Amino acid sequence: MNNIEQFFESKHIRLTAMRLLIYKFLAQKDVAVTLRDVENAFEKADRTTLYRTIKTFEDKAVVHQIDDGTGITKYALCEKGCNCDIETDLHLHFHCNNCNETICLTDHKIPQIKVPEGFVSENVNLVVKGVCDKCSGQ
Amino acid sequence: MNNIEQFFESKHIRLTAMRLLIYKFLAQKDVAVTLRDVENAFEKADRTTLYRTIKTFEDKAVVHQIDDGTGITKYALCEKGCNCDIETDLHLHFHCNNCNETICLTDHKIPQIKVPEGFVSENVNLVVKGVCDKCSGQ
DNA sequence: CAATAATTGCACTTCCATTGCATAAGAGAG
DNA sequence: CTCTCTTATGCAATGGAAGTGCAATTATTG
Repeated sequence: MNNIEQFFESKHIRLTAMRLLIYKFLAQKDVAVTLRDVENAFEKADRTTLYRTIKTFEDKAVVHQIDDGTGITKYALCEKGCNCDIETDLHLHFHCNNCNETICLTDHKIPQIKVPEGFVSENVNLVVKGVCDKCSGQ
Repeated sequence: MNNIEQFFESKHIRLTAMRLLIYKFLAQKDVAVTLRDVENAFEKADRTTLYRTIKTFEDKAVVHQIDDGTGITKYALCEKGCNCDIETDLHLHFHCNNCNETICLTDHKIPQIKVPEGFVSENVNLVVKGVCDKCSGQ
């Protein structure tokens, strides 16, 4: 577990018990989570602390924010294929209309989008909605 | 102006003074508007009325909702090139980080997105962020 | 250990979205 | 035309998420 310590250090984040717990919680989830999810997982902790911890992670490019159109912000750990700190990271997200979960399709990059003359594209948010593998068929 | 009456009838929406005003307001804007924008334009009317009018329009596929990532829902009239009632309408939206306005790029269709095995794609939401033509140097 | 800086918890506030209910307006039957 | 029934509108209030100020606690450094 020395790994995590080093990871935190490399990201310039001070290690606290809270942060470690939240990080592990995120690492164990394979879907994006809401602040509410984190709250439910750590009922003893205060909302604000969780909120600010996530914000810290976001600032330090440990998690990225996902806007899947539900109106509620979700978060997911940045993975090896994910370069959220670089603005050219453009993986897409899939939102399941059935189970309401959102996952990162890290290895599915967003194709180049053409914009009209005079427009400057800096970032792209792409969310595919439908039915996920767990909900479809099986 | 008989046109509008017929249009409303074809959409199965009863014509009221309020609805006509809001429709005209939307028609005259070339950017997506927030509920707040509509409120400011019609200070004499109640928020709820405006809200429900927009919702009615949405139900009847007169306007479509846009989630541009600002956290505030915006709305825009469905245009001739826009088939919001059909789930295959996939035009993209552009959000300007400078003036904070969002416009429909109706004639820019979203390319086909490949999703992994087992996933069923039903809809795609794509927002390009950057600087719009009015804000970029020109 | 003292002094400083960062983190956490509590209490609020703000803002948008949404609903319940009473009233007003409109459409249709007789 | 009037009564009835449906739909729209207005007012009040609620709920949920996001964010902030401040005090208290915990960690870090000298």
